[in-house]
Amino acid sequence: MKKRALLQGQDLSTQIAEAIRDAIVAGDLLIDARLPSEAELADHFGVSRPTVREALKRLAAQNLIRTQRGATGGAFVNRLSFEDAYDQQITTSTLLLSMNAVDFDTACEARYALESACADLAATRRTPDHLATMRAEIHRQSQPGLTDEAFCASDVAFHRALVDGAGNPVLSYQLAGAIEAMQPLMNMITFTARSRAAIIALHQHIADSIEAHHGEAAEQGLAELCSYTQTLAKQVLASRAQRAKN
Amino acid sequence: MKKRALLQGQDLSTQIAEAIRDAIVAGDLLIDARLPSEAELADHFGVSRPTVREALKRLAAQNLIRTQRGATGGAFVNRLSFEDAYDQQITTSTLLLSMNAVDFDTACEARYALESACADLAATRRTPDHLATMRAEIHRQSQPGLTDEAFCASDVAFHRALVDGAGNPVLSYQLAGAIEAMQPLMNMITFTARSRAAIIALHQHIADSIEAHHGEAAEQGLAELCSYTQTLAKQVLASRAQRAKN
DNA sequence: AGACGATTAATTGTTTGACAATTAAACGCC
DNA sequence: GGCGTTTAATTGTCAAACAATTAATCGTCT
Repeated sequence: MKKRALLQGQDLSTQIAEAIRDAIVAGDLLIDARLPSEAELADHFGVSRPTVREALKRLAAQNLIRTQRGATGGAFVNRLSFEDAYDQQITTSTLLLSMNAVDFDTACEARYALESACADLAATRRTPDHLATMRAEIHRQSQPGLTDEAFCASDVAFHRALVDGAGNPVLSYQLAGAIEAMQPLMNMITFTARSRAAIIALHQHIADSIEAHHGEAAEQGLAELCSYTQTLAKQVLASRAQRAKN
Repeated sequence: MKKRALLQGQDLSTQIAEAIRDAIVAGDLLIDARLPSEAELADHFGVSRPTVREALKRLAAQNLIRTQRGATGGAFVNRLSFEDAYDQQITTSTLLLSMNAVDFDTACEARYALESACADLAATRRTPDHLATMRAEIHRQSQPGLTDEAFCASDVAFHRALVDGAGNPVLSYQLAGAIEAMQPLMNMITFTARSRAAIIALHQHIADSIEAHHGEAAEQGLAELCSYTQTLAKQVLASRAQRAKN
């Protein structure tokens, strides 16, 4: 039972998790490399197996490792896929917004600022696939009888297609959080037939601009969409305040 | 020992962690609310305490809960702070880039595209504080004898000041990952005296533009910085390939 | 009555030891 | 050589305990 110096004053499981994470980040443990068994790790760090397990669960929660049972099982360093990172980012962003009372204007401004950054690239690189997705979502949005939630979900899909059109996975990853995290806030807005029509028209304009490789026109459409959305939110808030007074 | 239906086929600790996380996200557990004790949770879910602990460690790894020892201790729902989210995003982004062989151009393009999105807002809203930070970092960058790592670190600080100047915490959060995650890639570049001078001149130009409330000029400076950085990286790669041949 | 110290109870942190479930490899048999 | 069986390694889970920490409670003294 080798004792290992793990200086800090936190939980043992935290310290061990950090030690292993550092080893991964530093490249001492390559992707798909197998970690020592729980018993060996316990030995190595001079702690019991449950403590090691708690550390491994921490890492698993961050998608840094995966575990497998059986004879050749164990914990393996996980390749952090863009998919996994998307999901993490979305849940983190959603919680962040809901827990910190970020006001609608701020979130909205951030989202459209980021999207504008993609518009130019998307106008250059978009494939027919991206355009088709955008058109399909626009079509879905004009269906009558769509719930507000479904309308928002389609809105998210439209904007993700726009972002993906930039053909830069790093951008897609970064913006996934910003766009999806907005949805709960957007869901609070009641979309009247008239406001839906206005939004759809702007979507149409943006899609047309992207198709025509006009980045600036797309950016302008996004800016209008941003301010219109903010106006809508203000109306909702105002009418809600009105109702509260009565 | 009440048995609870936790249908899925994963680890018990995973299922329990998800159940609790869902309760938090759904708002059944408010911020700073205390979870039942480990013993009670074990009872409630019909599992042993170590299993519950593994679940709690998973949540702790995501900063969703914090734990406290002692008589009034327990697990409490954590307010996910922007600080915590920054850190998570940075480590995730860094790993994502290092594990997925994202090429320098892609990361660079994403970073500067996102920063450009902030330039306009920063030009409007920057405070003297932000400007002072930018100037200070420019000054640091012109110190002779600075290591490449220190130069890059200062570069990151400069750009974070620019982003923070937009005065939108959501933007700052989203971009923290993009900017900081680039640093390991940037660190691989050797900055000659001449290339440093060129970068500093561009930084100067950007800072001047931000100070003068000229968003477009700042954006242009960023674009130049982007392409210059990409050129530098290409040179480094080429000379490395050259050396490998000999 | 009020202040202060010791006790107590609740809770998380950690250990030990065991058993179940799973999986691949080794073995033996045909 | 091919195929089932055994075996060994490993993670998943449980049970029961003890240590460490912390706040409340109680008792005593002034």
